[in-house]
Amino acid sequence: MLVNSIVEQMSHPKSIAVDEKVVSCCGPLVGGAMSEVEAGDMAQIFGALSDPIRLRMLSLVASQDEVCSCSLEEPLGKSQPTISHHTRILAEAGLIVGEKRGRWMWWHVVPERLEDVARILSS
Amino acid sequence: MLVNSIVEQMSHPKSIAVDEKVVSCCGPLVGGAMSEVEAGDMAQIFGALSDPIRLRMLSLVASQDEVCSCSLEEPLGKSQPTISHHTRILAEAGLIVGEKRGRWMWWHVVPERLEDVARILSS
DNA sequence: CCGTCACATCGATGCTTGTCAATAGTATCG
DNA sequence: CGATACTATTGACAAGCATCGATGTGACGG
Repeated sequence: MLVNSIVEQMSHPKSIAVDEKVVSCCGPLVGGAMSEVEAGDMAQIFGALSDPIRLRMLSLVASQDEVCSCSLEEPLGKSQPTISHHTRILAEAGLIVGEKRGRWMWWHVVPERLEDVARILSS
Repeated sequence: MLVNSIVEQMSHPKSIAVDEKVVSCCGPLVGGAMSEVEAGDMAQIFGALSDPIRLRMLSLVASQDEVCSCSLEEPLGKSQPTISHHTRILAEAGLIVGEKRGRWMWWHVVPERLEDVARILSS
């Protein structure tokens, strides 16, 4: 390892062997270089998860399997437009889906979507 | 289901039974209401993953198990300060760690951290 | 048909963030 | 020691985002 360290200091590592692509088990993350469109799509999903309010919102919806928008304002302490804004972002990321029944909007999680994201991260 | 729908429209659902907490398998996400500090911590990690550049950066690092900072500028098409900025954010989220050897900074991923995040999402 | 209720949309505002040029810090080499 | 190379930090700027009041849009209910 000492020799290894010395060698690494000697040769300048500007290039990355992208085509090497070892037969690593799975997951687009470690499967070689990620395309820009893939990265953009994933970034949108992770962006939806990158807000504390939305995470608690998702947790609330997941804990009940169907939750009305009006039921979210009080526990999250946010105004109605803000709740609507966040549900929209989670829905656009495919993490929740909404169904309008009467005057109420009912939200429930999409477990398959969560599994997809989890599978991306687990190598 | 029709009756169910009607009933749901009759009773106004303002309150959520947070204490119900079914013995759902695992993961803080579905395990009842999430605390604000938990949500904040997770949001930081997901925030680190919410940028296309950082995702591709993480992919590059994961594909080699050790990558120099200087090797990231060219494939990502970003300036050196920007690369340094993004590596810092990934490192603060615990997703990568850096080791300085000589003049070069060597980064490698933290697989356990990725597994932790994956476990949060998989119910 | 009109008032009410739940939700969406719009506009404005303050804060965060991605980006890079310039600069500082530090290790290596001659 | 002086020059060079890699990285981190700072400062500045533009773009994006979270938030909420005000307003619009449907759906009930009397």
